[in-house]
Amino acid sequence: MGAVKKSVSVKDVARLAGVSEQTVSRTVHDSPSVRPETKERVRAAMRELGYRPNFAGRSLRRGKFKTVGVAMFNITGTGNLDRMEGFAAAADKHGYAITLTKVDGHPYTLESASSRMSALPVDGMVVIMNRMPADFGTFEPLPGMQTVLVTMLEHPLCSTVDNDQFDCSRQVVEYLLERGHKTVHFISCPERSLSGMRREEGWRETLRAHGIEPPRLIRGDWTAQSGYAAGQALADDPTCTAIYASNDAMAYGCIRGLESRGKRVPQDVSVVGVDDSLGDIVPDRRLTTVRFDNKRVGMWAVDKIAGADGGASGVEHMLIPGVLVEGDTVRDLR
Amino acid sequence: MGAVKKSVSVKDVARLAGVSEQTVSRTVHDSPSVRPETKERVRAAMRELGYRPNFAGRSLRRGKFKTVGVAMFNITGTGNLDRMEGFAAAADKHGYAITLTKVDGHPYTLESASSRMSALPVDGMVVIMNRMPADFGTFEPLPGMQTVLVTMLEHPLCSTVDNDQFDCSRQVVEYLLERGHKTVHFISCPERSLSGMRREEGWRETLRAHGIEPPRLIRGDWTAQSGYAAGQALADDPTCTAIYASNDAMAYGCIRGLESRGKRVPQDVSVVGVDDSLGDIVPDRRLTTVRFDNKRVGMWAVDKIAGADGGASGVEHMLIPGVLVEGDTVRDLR
DNA sequence: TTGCACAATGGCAACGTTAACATTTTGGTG
DNA sequence: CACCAAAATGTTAACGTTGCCATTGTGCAA
Repeated sequence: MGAVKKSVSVKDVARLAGVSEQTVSRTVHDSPSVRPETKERVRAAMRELGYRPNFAGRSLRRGKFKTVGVAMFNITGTGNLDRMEGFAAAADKHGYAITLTKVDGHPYTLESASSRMSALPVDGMVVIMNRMPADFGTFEPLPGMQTVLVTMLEHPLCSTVDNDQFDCSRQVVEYLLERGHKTVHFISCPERSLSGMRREEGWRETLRAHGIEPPRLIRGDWTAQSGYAAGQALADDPTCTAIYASNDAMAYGCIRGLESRGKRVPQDVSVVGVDDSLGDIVPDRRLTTVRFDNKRVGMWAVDKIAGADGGASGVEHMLIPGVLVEGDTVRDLR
Repeated sequence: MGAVKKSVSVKDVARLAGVSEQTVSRTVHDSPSVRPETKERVRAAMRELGYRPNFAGRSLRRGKFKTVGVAMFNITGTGNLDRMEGFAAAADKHGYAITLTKVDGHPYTLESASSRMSALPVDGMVVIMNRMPADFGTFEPLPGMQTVLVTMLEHPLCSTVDNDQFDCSRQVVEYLLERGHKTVHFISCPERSLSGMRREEGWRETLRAHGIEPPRLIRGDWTAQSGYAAGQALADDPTCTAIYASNDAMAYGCIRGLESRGKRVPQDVSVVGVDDSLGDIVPDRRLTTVRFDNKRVGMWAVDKIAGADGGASGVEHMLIPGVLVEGDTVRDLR
C-alpha cells in the first residue's frame, strides 16, 4: 500500500507525540524528569508506530556495544554447551548479549581469533582454547578489547579461566589411595589435548608426592573403544586394583573390557572417570567420576568482561575445581 | 603515558595519510578508483594507528547488521551443539555473525523471544522451540525481522525447519517390518516434548499403514534408567521381538534391561534407538539408530535469513530426514 | 593550444541516538 | 504579584561511516 517505511526513529515518535526527540529518549530510559502524562503520550506513540531503539545509533553514541564475543575453534566439544549456558547466564545478568564466532583453525592462533572478532560489535572477547595456539606466548590482545582465554595456562596479558584439571587428578588419586589402593593406573588421551595432558601431570605428580612411582600409562583416544582395549590389557596385571580414566567414555569402556576378561568392577578392580557425562546413558551402574562446573567457567569469563564495564580490571587467572562424585565403581580396600 | 585515545576512526587515518576520509573508506573497501600508491599509503596509516572499522557507524550507515540472532529457551539440549555448528557455518559463509540469547521460559512464548531480540543488533532471528509456546498460533514476527522457527510445526508467518521426526519413525518401523518382525514396540518420552510426540505419531501411523494395531507403548523419560525398566517389562512379552526407543540412552538402557532378564540382543529381541549419541560411549556394540543432521538444520535456518539479505523471501517449511545407521542390535528374521 | 573524457580525490550530508547545555514552564514564597 | 528555584522540555552537536555529487588532475585527440 503505502511507501515502505525504512525504520521508526525517535524523530518519528517525537513528531507524533508532539514532543522533542530528547523527551522521547528520556522516556525510553524512564528518566524521572519527564511528566508521567507526557511519558504516557510518548509511549502511546511508540506503540502506535512500533518503535524499537536502533542498536547501531545507540552504540555509536555510547561507544559501547554491551556484547561479548565468543570465539571457538571447535563448536562441538565436551562441556561447550554448559559453558555457553554460563556465557548466556552471565551476559543476561549484566544486560549483555553474546556473539558467537567459529574461527577457522588454520592456523590455530589467537591472532586469527582476535582479528576475526575485531570487526564485530563486541566490547570484549572470550576464546575457547582446545589446543596450544602457535602464538600463545607472543599474542597481544587488541587495544581496548578485554580478552579472556578459556584455558588452564596462564597468560601475561589475558585473564584465563578453566577447570582445574591438575586438582581433578589429585582428588581422584588421593581418593583411591586413601581407600587402600597401592597405586593408580591411568588411561590417558591424545597428547595434543591441553586439558588431558594436565590431568596426566596431576596423576603423575600426585602419585610421586605420595612416594609412588607412576606405572606405565595407557594412551587412549577419548573413545570407549580405546578404554575397552585398555581394560582388557590391564585385566591381566595383578598389581592393578585401581584405574583412572581421562574421561567417562573410556572409563566405561574400560569397565566393559575388564568384565570381558572376567574381572568384576568394583570387586576386583576400581574404576574412576572424569566428566560425569554418563548419568542418563548408562543404566546399571553409577560411575565414580569428577563433575566439572563448566557453566561456572563460562560465567566467570563473561563476568570478567561485562562486570568490569568501564573500569579496566586487571589480569586474573582462575581455576575452578571439580567435584568428585561417588558412584559404585570403587572398592574400599581398608 | 599520553591521553587515552578513544578509538581510531577514518578521520585519524585520513589525517595521517594526508587524504580525505572518503579515500580511506574507499581503500577499506578496495575500490578500484584509488591509485595503488595512495592505497598503500592509506594502508600504512591504518596499520600504524591500528585502525579497525567501527561496526556501529557502519551499521548505522548501512541499516544492516549482518548478524542473525538465535533465541534459545534451553541452551542445554541434545543436538544444540550441532545446530550451533550449523548456525556458525552458515553465518560464516555469508559473512554474518551469530548473536546468542537465552530467553527466560516464563512465560514460554515466541513473543518474549521476539521482544528480547528486538533491542539487539540483528537482521533476523532464529528461535529454537522445544515445547509448544503459548502464543504459537497468534504470534507475528517483528516487522522487518525475518523469523525462522526450529520446530517441525508449520507456522503461517515464519519459516520453519527441523528434523523429520515422523519420517524417522517411519524408517525405523519399516526397517524392522521388512526384516520380518510382526510388530514394533515403542518406548516413548515425556508428553511435553514436541519432537518426541511426533516420533510417537510416526510409529503409530506407520504400523497402522501396514495394517498392524500398535501395541501399548511404554512411556519413558529420556534416561537409560527408564529404558532399563522398559526392557525388563518387555522381556516377559513373547510377542515382543523388536523395540524402538525414542532415544539412544533409553535404547541402551533397554538392552541392558533385557539382558538382565536373560534376553539376548539381537538374537532374541532387536532394539533401535534415535540420536546416534552413543558411538564413542558404548564400547561393545554398535546400536542401530537414526542419525539426524542438526548441523544442516542450523545451516538452513541461517541461510534462510542471511541468504535472502535484502530480498524478502517467502515463508518456507523444511523437514530434514535422518539417516538410519545400521548397527548390530537388529536381527533379520527372514 | 584548446577541449574533452576519464581517472582520482574531496566535501557534505545523513543514518539514530543521547550528553550537555539552553530554555521554558511550574509551583511556591515573600 | 513579582521573584526564584526546581521541574520539564527543547536545541545542538557529535559518535564513525559512506553514498552522492562536486572538484581537481591527467592524458590524448583535434
